[in-house]
Amino acid sequence: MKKEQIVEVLETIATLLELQEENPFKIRAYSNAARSIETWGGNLRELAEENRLEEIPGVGKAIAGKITELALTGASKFYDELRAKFPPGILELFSLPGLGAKKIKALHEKLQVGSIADLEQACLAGRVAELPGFGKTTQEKIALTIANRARHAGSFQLGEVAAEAEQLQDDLRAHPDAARVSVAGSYRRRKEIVRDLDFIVATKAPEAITEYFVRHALVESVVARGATKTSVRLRSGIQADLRVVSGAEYPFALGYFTGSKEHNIVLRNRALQRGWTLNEYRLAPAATETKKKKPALEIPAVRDETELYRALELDFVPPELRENSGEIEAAAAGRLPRLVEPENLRGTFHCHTSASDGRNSLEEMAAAAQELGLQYLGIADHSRSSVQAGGLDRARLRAQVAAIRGLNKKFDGFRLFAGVECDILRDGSLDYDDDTLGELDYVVASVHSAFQLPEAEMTKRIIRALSNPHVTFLGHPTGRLLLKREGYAVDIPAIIAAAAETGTWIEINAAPKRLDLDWRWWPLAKEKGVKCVINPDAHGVEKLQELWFGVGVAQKGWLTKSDVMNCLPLGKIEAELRRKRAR
DNA sequence: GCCGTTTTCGGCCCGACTGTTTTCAGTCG
Repeated sequence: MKKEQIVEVLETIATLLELQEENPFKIRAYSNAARSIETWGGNLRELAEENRLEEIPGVGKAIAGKITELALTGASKFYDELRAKFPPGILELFSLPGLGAKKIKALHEKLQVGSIADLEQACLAGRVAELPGFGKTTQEKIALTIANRARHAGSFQLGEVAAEAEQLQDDLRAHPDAARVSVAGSYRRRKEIVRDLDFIVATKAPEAITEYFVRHALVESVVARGATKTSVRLRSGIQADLRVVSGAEYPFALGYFTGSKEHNIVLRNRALQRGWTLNEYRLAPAATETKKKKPALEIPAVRDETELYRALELDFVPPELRENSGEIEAAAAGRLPRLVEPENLRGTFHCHTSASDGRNSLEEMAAAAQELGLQYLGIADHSRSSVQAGGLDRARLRAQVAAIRGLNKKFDGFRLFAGVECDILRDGSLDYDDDTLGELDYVVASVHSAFQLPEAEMTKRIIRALSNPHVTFLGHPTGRLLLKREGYAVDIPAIIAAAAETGTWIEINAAPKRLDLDWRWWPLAKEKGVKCVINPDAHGVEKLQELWFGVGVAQKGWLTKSDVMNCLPLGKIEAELRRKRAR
C-alpha cells in the first residue's frame, strides 16, 4: 500500500473511532499521525522494513505496527474489524457540513441511517426532526445541503476562486472603515486546492464592515452572521468567512487564520514554552501557571506578523511555507530560503498557438509576453501523435520554426524560442526523430497517452525520454487534473533521480488545473540538484498570467530564484538551452 | 495513542456560532 492510501486509512480509523466515542486523544493521535506521514518525504515501505517508522513524529509503537501491516500486506486487521462495525456509506455523511461524529452516530443508531441516500429519505419522512438534539431547522438544513451537494462539492482549484478572492480583498481595502485587510487561509498559503476563503479586517466599525461584506455583489447567500465572524456563500459556490478584529488583534488573527493548523500548533507550543498562551487575539501570560518553575518572560509588543514571529524567536515565515514541514526549525536557525517571486521571472516556455490547440497566433502570444515584461517566450505546440490537439507534422513544425526565426529579426530585446511539446510515446521513444528535434531551440517532453500503464513501465518510459539529449525538460510530470483526474502512476523519486543524472529540468506547470509537479516534491528535487522551469502551458494570451500560480507552487516548494531556470535573463538562458545537448 | 529543556505519567489548542436545550453540546476552523 502506498503512502497516500495509508494516510487515508489512518484518517478513516480516526473518523470511525469518533463514531465509537473513543478517547478523543487517541483519535487525535491517529489524525496527527496521518498528517505527519503525509508531509514525510521518505519511503514508508523502506522505513517499515527497517523498523524505523517511530522516527516519524506522531508515530508511536501502536500506529507504527498498523502502518507496517498496511505497507507490507496492504491490509490491517484492526482497520478491517473497525470498518465492519459500520455500514460502508457512513463515511460519506462526514462530507456534509454541519454533521459531525455525534450527530451521525445518533442518526445511525436511532434511525439506521447509513448513507447520504438514507439520510435524505429520513429528512423527507420528517424523522430527523424528532430526534433529541435535532429540530426542524436542522432537518431542513440537512435536506438543503444534500440537494446542493453536487454544485457545492466543497473543493475548488486555487485558480477558480482567485478572481473573487482578489476582488473582495481589494473592495474591503477600499472601505473607509477598514484599517488593515488581508485574505488569509489556504488561499494565502497558495494551496492548490482551497475549501473556503478567509478575510481578516482590522476596524473600529465591525458592524459597518460586516454589513458591507454580506451585501457585496459577489455574495450569493449568508450562512451565518455574528459580531466577529460572518460566513457567506459566494457566486462560485465557495464559502467565504470574514473576521473583524481590532487593530491590536490583527496580526494574531492574520497569523492564526492563515494557518496551517499544524504550523499554528507548533507556534502555540513555542509560546507555551515561554510561559505565554497564543490565540487568534493576543499573546498573554499562560493562564494556569501550574507547577511552573520558570517565571514567564516579558511579552514583547506585536504590531505585525514579523513581530509575532520575532517574539517567538523566529524569522518571519512566508505564508507559503507554513505547512509544518521544517519551516519552524529553519526560521529558528535563520535558514529560511529567500523564495522566488513573480518579478524574478524573465521569460517562460511551453505555450501553444493556433498552429495546434491554442487560440492565438505567434505574433499575439509574443506581444502578450512583452506586455507582461518578459524577455523571451518559448513556443511548444503539440507533436504529431497528439492528433486530438492538432499536433504538428514535421513540415508544419519546420514552417513554424521558420516563422519564429523571421519574427525574431523584428524584435528588440525580446526573443521567441522555437520548441515543441513532444509526446513521449508508449515505449518512451519520442514523437520526432533526433534530426528534427535538433532543429529546435528546446524540447518539452510530455505524456499524453497510455495513462494507465503500470507504475514501473510508466517510470521506465519517462526515464527513457529524459535520457534523450534533445529533451530540455519534462512537462506536467504526473498528468494530474486537480479534482478531476488522478495523475498516472509514476515513481517520482526515480524520475527526479533520472532528471538529476541527465541534467533535464522539470516543469512546474502553472495551469491551475495542473500545478504539476506538486510542491511537495520540490525540496527533494532541489536537494538532488534538479532545476525547475515555471510554465503557463498557455493556450491563449490571457493564460500567460497564470504563471503567478506556478510561482506559488515554487514558493511552497522552498525554491529560490537560482532554482528556477526562467529567472535567467535572455543572455544566459540561451547557453543553458544548449547545455544538455552538449552533455 | 503519543510524548517529554517540568517528564515514563498525566497531560494533550481554543474560541465563535448555531440550534436547541433553559445553561450547553456539537461543529468548525
